Amino acid sequence: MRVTDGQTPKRFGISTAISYPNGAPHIGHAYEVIAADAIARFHRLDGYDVLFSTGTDEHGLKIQQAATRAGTSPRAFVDGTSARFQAMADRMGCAYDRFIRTTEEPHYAAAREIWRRMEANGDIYRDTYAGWYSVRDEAYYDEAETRLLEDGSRRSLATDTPVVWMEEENFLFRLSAYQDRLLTLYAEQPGFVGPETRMNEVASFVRAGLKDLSVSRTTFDWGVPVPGHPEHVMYVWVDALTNYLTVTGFPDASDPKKEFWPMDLHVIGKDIVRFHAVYWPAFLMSAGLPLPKRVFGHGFLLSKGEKMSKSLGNVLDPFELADTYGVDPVRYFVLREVPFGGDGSYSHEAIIGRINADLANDLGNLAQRSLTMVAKNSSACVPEPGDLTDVDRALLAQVDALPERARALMKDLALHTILAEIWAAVAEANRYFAAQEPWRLRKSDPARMDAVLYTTLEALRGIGLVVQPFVPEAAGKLLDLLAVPQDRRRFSDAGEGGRLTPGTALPAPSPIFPRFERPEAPAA
RNA sequence: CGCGGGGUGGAGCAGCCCGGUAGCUCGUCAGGCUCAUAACCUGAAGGUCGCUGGUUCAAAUCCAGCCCCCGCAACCA
Repeated sequence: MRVTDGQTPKRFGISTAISYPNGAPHIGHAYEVIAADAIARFHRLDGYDVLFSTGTDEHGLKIQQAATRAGTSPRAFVDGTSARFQAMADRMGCAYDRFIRTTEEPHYAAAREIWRRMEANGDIYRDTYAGWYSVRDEAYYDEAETRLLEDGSRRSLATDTPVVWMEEENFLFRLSAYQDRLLTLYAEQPGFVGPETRMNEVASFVRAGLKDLSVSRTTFDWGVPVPGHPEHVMYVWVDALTNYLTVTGFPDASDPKKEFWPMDLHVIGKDIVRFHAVYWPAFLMSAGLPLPKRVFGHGFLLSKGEKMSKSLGNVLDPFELADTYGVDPVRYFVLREVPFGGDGSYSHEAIIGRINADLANDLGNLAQRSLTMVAKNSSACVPEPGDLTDVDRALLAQVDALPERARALMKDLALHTILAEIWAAVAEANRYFAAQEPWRLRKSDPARMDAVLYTTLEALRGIGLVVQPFVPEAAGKLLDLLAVPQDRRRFSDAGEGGRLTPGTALPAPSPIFPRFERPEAPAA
C-alpha cells in the first residue's frame, strides 16, 4: 500500500498471467481473470487508480505447429485464438484495462530492451548447450531424466516424449549468480510469494542451487528475435514475463502508465510460481528494474475432485457456464467456494447449492421481501428512520464495518473469507428482519415499521456496496433498486456518510438473483 | 531418508502456534412465521478429531513412530 500525500493518487497495479492460446479457454483461465478482476474492482472502489492487465502469450513452437496443422500462419492463428480469450474475459464481466498480446510491436520493444539490459549487465553469455532435447517439450533433459527404449531411441521420463541429442549454440542467463540475492529477497519480504506454502517450495528450490538458464532457441523462429542475433529467438519466459513491463509502457519513460511499475500483484496459477518467483525477479534485478510487490499462486478448480483434462472429457467451457448459470453466479461460486490459494472442487450440485442458498435465498430474498414491503406500505419511497433503537444500530454497525473488515482481509487476498463475512451480515439482516416482524408493525406501529424497513434498506445498501467487486452486475441492480446514485457507490460512501435519503422514490422491486430451477447439468 | 501441505459428525472446512466443555457452512429431522424468490427464523440428531505409543491432573491441540492422500521437483489457470 502506498501512502498518499494528497497529490499522488493511490495506485494499484495487478496482472493475471497471460494465457497460451493454443486451444480454447477453459474454466481455469476464467477463474484466474475473475479473481484478479474482483481484486482490481475492489481497489478501484476503495479509491485506488488501478491498472489491471491480462492477455495472451502467443509465441513458441506449439503455436507454430498448431498453426501449421490448421493450415495457416502463426499470426493468423493467434489472431483467432487470442480473440477467444479476450471474449472470455469480457463474458466473465472482467474490467481489465489492458489486454496485452506478446505479438504486439510495443511488446517486442520491451522484450528487446530487457534483453539488452541483462546483456549489458554481463548476465547473458554464449555457450554451447548440449543435452537430450525434446522438441515437443521445448526442453533439455539430463541423461538421468531419460530412458532408453529397446529400439535405441530415448524418451523423457517426465513427459514420455522423444528426445534427441542436440548441441546448440545458445544464449544463457547467469541465473546461478542470483541465488543469494533471491534468498535474501525471500527472507526480507516473506510476502513476496503467496500463499506461504508456495513460498516454501520456491525457497527450497532456490536453496538447492540454481543453474544458468538457456534463454534463446534456434530450433524454431516464432518468437522475439534476439537483438543482434536474428537467428535466435528469446526463450518463452523472457518473452512472456516481460509483458508485465510492456503494459506499463516500458521502456518509454514518458508513458504515464510507467507509474504502475513495479506492479503490486501478479495473480498466477500455482504451476508457474517458479517462473514468477525465481526467474522473473532475477531478470529484473539483472536489468536494474524494481521488483513486483507480490506474486500469488492460486489453486486449481477440480471437477468433482478430479483434475480437469481433455482426455477425461471433464473440461468446463466458461461460456457455457455463464450461459447456464449467469455470470455473477459463476463469479460468486468460484470466489466463495474455493479458498483463494488452495484448490477447489466444482460440480453442478455445488454451484446450484451456492446460487440458491446464498444468492437467491439469503441476499436476493432479503432484498425482495424488504423492498416489496416498502413498495406496498411506504409509498415506494425510502421510509423515515425516525429514532433508531439499539437493535437497529447494532445491525448497521456490523454492515458499516464491512469495508474496513474486507480491506484487512484483502491484504491477505482472502477473497473467500471476505465473502463469508459479507454473508454473515446478510444472515444477521435476515435474523433482524424476522425478529422485528415489520409485517405486524404495519398495523400496530407504522412508524416503527418504517424504522425497521429503513434499517434493512441501509443494510442492503452497505452489503450492495461491498459486494460489487464480486458480483458487479447484480450489485449494480441492487443499488439501482435502492436508488443509490452512481457516484455514491464507493467504499467511502458506506456508513453514516452515504445514508439513504428518506422520501427518495424507489423503482419497482424485481428479483436480483433468481433461483436456479433446471436440474440438468450443462454438457461438459 | 528430496522439500512441503493435509487426514476433524453425510459433504466441505475452522480450531492445532499460546493443551482445559469440538465450532462453521451445506445436507437431514422437527417446530415457528407468513413480509418475501416453497424463501426466512428457532431447535435437534449426528464426530473414539488417520493409527500406535509417550509427556501431562488434562491432548484434536505438545513429542516420537507408522499408514494414507495431495502439491513441488517436471511451462495444463
